[in-house]
Order: sequence, then C-alpha cells, then structure tokens
Amino acid sequence: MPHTHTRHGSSGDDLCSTDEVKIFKDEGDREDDKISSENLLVEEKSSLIDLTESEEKGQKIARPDHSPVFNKIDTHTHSFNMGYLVSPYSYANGTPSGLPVTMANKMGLPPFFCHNADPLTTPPPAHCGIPPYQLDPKTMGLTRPALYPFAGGQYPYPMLSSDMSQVASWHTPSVYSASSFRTPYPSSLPINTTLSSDFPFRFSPSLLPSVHATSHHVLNAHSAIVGVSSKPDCGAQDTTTNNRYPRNLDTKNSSSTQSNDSKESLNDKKKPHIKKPLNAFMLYMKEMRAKVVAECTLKESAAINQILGRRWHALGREEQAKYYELARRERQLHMQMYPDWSSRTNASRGKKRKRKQETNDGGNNMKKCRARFGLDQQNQWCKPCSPNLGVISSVSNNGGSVGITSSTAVNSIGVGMLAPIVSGIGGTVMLPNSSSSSSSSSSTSSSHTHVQLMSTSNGNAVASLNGISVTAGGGGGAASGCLQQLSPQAPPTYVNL
DNA sequence: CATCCTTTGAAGATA
DNA sequence: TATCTTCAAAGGATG
Repeated sequence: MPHTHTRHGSSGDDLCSTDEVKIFKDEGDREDDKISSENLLVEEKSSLIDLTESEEKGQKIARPDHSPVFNKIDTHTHSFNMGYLVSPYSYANGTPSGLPVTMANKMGLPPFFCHNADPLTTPPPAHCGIPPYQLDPKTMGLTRPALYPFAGGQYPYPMLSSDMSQVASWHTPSVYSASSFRTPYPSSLPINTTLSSDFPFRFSPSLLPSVHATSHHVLNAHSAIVGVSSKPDCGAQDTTTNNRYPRNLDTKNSSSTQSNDSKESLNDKKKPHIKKPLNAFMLYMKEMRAKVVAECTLKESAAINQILGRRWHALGREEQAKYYELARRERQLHMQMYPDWSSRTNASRGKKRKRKQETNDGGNNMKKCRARFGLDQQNQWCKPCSPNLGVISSVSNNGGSVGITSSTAVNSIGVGMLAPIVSGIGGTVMLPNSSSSSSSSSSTSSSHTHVQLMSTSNGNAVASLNGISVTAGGGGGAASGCLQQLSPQAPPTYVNL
C-alpha cells in the first residue's frame, strides 16, 4: 500500500522502537523467590484476571479463552518471573522524558510533549521496554514532520560499543531500578466490582440483562452498532440509548428472515455493524485519552496511544484489574445481546481488509514483529535487530547486569547491536540464526537460536548459545537484549527474547 | 474519501 | 497447538 511503502521505504530507518525482551522461563530453573518486577507480569495478570474469568466461564459461556493474560501462565510464580525482567518503567535519573539526560540533550528533545512529563516517565509500552525508550520513530515523525520530536533515523540510545562494560554500565541498576519494581500481585486479587461510576461505561442500564445487577452503572458511551458509512462511529449510534449494544438489534432474525441471496446481501449492507466489545486497554484508552490530550500538546492519536500504552503498563494492578473486569463484562453483555455475533462477522466485512501484511520491506511495527517471530500479544518483548545478527560473542555480568553482545552487532553508527538487560537470570533468549539473515522472509521460529541465560551458584551469569556457554562474573542482575538493525537499509528482523 | 498510524487485548483463521 | 491476522477507539496525516 502506498502509504506504508513510501513511509517505510524512504525512511529506511525501520528501527523498531525500542522493544522488549521476551524471556522464556526455564522450567527447571527455579531460582529463588526473587520476584523482580513491579510490572504486571503475565502470570500476575493471569492471577489478576482469574477471578473474573472463572466467573465468566462459570456462566456457561463456552467461548474459549484465548486471552493471553487469562489462565495461560500461572504456574511458576515462584520461579522467576521472566516477563519483565527489568522494569522498563523506572528511570532513576529522573529525566522527565524518560530518556537519559544526555540523549535527550543530544536529540534536542524537550521534556517531551506532556507538560507533566507523565507519559515518558511512565512505563514504555510492552514492546518498548528497553532502555531509554522513545515513542515509535514513525509515530515520532520519521516520515511525518514536526509532531514528534525524534529526528528521523536517530536511534535514541546512548552510543554503545560491543564492549560489555559500556553496555552493562548503560543498563545500570540505577536506570532500571529494581527497587522501583512493582510488587508482585497477591495470589488472589480482589476485583472491585463496584467500579467508579464515572467510568465511561457503554451500556445503558435499561439494556442490561438482569443478571448483571452490578452493571447498573454501565451506561453511556458508544453504540456497538454503527451504520455502514465510512465513518461508522459518527452518527450511527443509537441516539435513543446511546448504547454500544442496543438490544433491539436481532441479528439472528434479521438474517434468517431473508429469503434470497440478493435480499440477504442487501440486508447485510443495511445491517448495522456490530462492533467488537472493547478490551481492557481500549476501555482504558477511551477513558484516558481526553486526559492525555489535555495534558499534552499532542493531537495525533498514534502518539497518544503510545503514551497510553505506557500508562497502561504503569497502571497498578488494581487499576488494570478494573479494566479487565470491565472488558469481561463488555464481552459478556455483548455475547448476551448478540449471541450469534462473532468477530469473524466484522472481519469479513472487507472494509478494513486493507492491512494485508506488507512485504518484507522492513516495515516497522509491532504487528510485524509479532507476526514474524510469533510474539503473542501479551507482555512479551520483541526487539528489532539486524538480520545479520546471530552470533553471541560475549556475555557479561557487570554489577548486576547481564549482557550479551554479538560479534556482528555493530551498525552504521557504531552502536552495539545487542545491549543487555535481563533481570533475573534464567530463561531463554531467542535470536535469529545467522542463516536467517540470508533468508529475507524467514518467518518461523525454526530459524532461531535459543540462548540460555542462567545463573550459577556463585552468582555468575551464564549465557549459553548452541551448547557453548559464556560466563560472566558478578552479581545477579539485569540484562536484556536490545537489538538494532545493522543498517538503515537492512530490513529489520525482530527477536523474541 | 479511504486508509494509515499506534497501542493492547480478544478471537477467529490458518499452518 | 502455535502462529497469524483482524478489529475494536481515536483523530490527524496522507495519498
């Protein structure tokens, strides 16, 4: 699509925004009970949602649970929580922008758009977990001017060499302060079912099934039913109820009563579009967008959404639980109102069929990243890297940080390709094999190399690649990968850590 | 005017 | 089963 190609192609700087490290927990590696992150780990979220989910299941709702945060990972809470090994969310240097002061200065960055500096002092999005994160370069105006401060093609990281001492020092614990980690969730989080009444609920109380007694305040908001206009949200809402899910829409009847295909197709066109229920994050965005917009000078939603993504990760567990609960109710209500509806219905509408996966043009976005390396959409980190990357040359453990470098890890501006950060030793770092570099379209995990991160009894860090281990002495600590593409021309690949 | 961008999560489709 | 894809919201930007 012209849009994407022109933007991505010309800029060439498909530097994925700083992404996150996905660490695969090593089952057998039952470290101590060091729960390292204050962030919402996957299992934490799982426990967070367990209550509401089980409730949902208990309601005979047969829909399979695909939620990555629901009941998926819940069994190894006491081994290490490898979700966010290092909190990407705290910046001890206090730089308002979340960038190191030096970098911010270098880049001529203001403390950023938000006067209260909140967005960038709050956590980066899940995929932007590594260091001095920034808003996505594209959103930041690599191809679009002005609105977003980062200069095109500039990688807002401190210059790195492959020298791990530098790398390690970059990721000093002071930057990713363990002390600032969120405390782990309690095993059972009380879900507050009495949600704030000013939350932008989308259901009218009158439309709520009686079983949802607690949903009496679920109201107001947006109709899930929209017309077929190009701007479905505008003017297509049920103005009488202002509900997203007006009950008077009987999709079953509307389709079954049609006697022939033409009528059906016509009916389909007239049939109001039933939107998907909003997920937790969407609900959060809906509530917080105005606030962020008011606080910031930004207007573009893409940038706002990046900020909201960070705030989302910065949310406390209770806060997130609130939105998960809301989302669960939305789904429940949606299912009750439109038992025959499925997301497939909307998917087949064709209208937004557009976003066909672009070719491997180095497009830079998380969806590609996830798609390519199978990152699911939970809080798993993925990172941009060079397609030529694949050789781990060293691992270091300096002052609590574990670092891994790659021999090929130097890009055109001399930045070390693989910057470390992985807190809590253990787990697996997955890197693309060097062989994958020649295959521009490698798409499966078969082309990956697993790097084991381990700790020894004396506190050393060990990275093991293809049976070859590299040990670094020192304390335990944090490390993670930050892979940067080899050159602006090289299509980035993404690494699942 | 249609689509992109950008985020996370949900869910269906596909391999 | 794992992975991939699309769509939810939002509104300025872009072709």
